[in-house]
Order: sequence, then structure tokens, then C-alpha cells
Amino acid sequence: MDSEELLAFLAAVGHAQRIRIIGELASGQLYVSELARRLGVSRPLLYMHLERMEKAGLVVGRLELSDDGKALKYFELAPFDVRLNVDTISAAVRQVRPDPSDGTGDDEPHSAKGTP
Amino acid sequence: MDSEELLAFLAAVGHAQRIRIIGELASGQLYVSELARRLGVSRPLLYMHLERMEKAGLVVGRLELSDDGKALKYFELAPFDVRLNVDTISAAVRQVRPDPSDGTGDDEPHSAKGTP
DNA sequence: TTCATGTGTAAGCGGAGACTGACAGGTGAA
DNA sequence: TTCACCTGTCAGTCTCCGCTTACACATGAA
Repeated sequence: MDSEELLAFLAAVGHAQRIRIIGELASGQLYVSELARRLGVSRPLLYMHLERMEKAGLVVGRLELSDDGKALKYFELAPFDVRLNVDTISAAVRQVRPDPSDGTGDDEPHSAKGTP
Repeated sequence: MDSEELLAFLAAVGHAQRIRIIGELASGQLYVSELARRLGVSRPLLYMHLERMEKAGLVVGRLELSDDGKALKYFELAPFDVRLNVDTISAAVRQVRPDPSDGTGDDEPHSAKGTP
């Protein structure tokens, strides 16, 4: 994980509303309107947060049809596990983001999070 | 670690300049002006960042006198090690911040970071 | 005295991000 | 047709944060 990835991840997690979203989704997937109701948050605002979180790989969204034909946008948590200490952070800072056409990733090619 | 602490910590780490500061301090303590020079950052700006980081427990500052009597404000990294995954985050969200006069911390009374 | 080096703080600007309100469109049920 | 749901997006406001510029003050060396 290079410094840009790390920052995107931290920005996605480091917000009061967004960790509440994580707390709510921890017990299972939910669709947007229901999630908005539970958190007492406007739906457009929730969209913004979920978008940001999806870009950072924290959640994944999926459009689904309910029994009665309604389209529901479900979101669930993506598995992630990031450790923050002096070593991991300074390692990320040192990552110089190599040229796209360059195979010499010095430590972790593209991703350190998730439990595959 | 409750959700407020977690957010303060994440806000302190989740910033491009601040992880650069961590990267620089990883090799040892530095005083403010020297650090500002190395990072190419104005000193007042650096002060703001260091203040924020100190409040979050990321760094500690200490005023010292150099050989020639100059007062130097040295900063060094505080040891920290935080793990971020669904469990740790939702645990923090569930922390209801008990009354100050209450001894029943359900998991970790006041701090989960550092290695005392 | 002047210069170079430090620490510390205050005022102000600008832009990004958080948030609201309103819109268009779709569905099934009454 | 109307209602009650849902998804999606846009325009606008507002606040906070990052950042710069500028001060006041102290020290040792020239």
C-alpha cells in the first residue's frame, strides 16, 4: 500500500458518519434508504459517503431486485485489515509509486488489505 | 479506544503532510525549524500539524537547550500501533463513552495504543 | 548593533468537503 | 390515478481546515 492508497483509506474511515456506517453494516448488508433511516441521515449525503467508501474499497454496492420488483441498492462491508504504526506508515511514505509500466514493486505489488 | 479517540487518531494520521512528518521523524527526533526545512513546509503550518498530532498522541514535543543556548523544540514519535478492521472499528463505535465516575470499562478503559 | 538562528502566535484568505433541498424517474399496491 | 416506496443526481449553502504572511521576542556570533 503506497501513501496515496493509505490516505484514501484513512480519509474514508476517518469521519464520524462513516464509522457509524461501518458500525451499522457490520451486522449485515443494507440498502441505502434503510441505512439512511437508521442513521438519521439524508439520502444524498449518505450517497456521497458510500461513494467515497466504495472508492477506497471499504464497501461494495450491488443493485438488487426485491420480491415485489423494487430496485434496492445494497451495500456491504468489504473485508479489510490495516495496521497503523510507525513502520507501516513510513513504509507507505517511502513507496514512490512506480511507473505503471514497471514490474519492480519493491514490497507489495498492489494491495495489502483484505483477507482473500 | 472509543470512537472519539479513534477519529482523533485517524484525523491526525490521515493527511499527506502529517504522514510525511511521521516518515521524517521515524529516523529520529528533530526540532521544528529543521523539520520544516526538510519537508519544505512553513513553520507555522508545521506547528499546526504537530499540535494536532500531539493531541492525538502521535508525537511528543520537548523544549531543549542546544549547546549554544538556543531553545529548540524537539519532536519525536510516540509509539502507537492501531489495527483497523471491521471488528476494531465497530467495537469503537459501540463504546458509549461511560460516565467519568464509572469503573466498568467493558474492554479497554482508556487507551489501546502505545506500548507502555 | 546588526545578522542569523530559534520559538511562539495572530490575522486572514481560499478551497474542499459536509450537508440540505428539490428534482426526475421507476415500481407495485390501493 | 394516486400513493408509498425506491434509485439517482444537481445546485446551492456553509463551515472548517489548510496554508501564507506577518508580527513579537530571545539568543549567540560577527
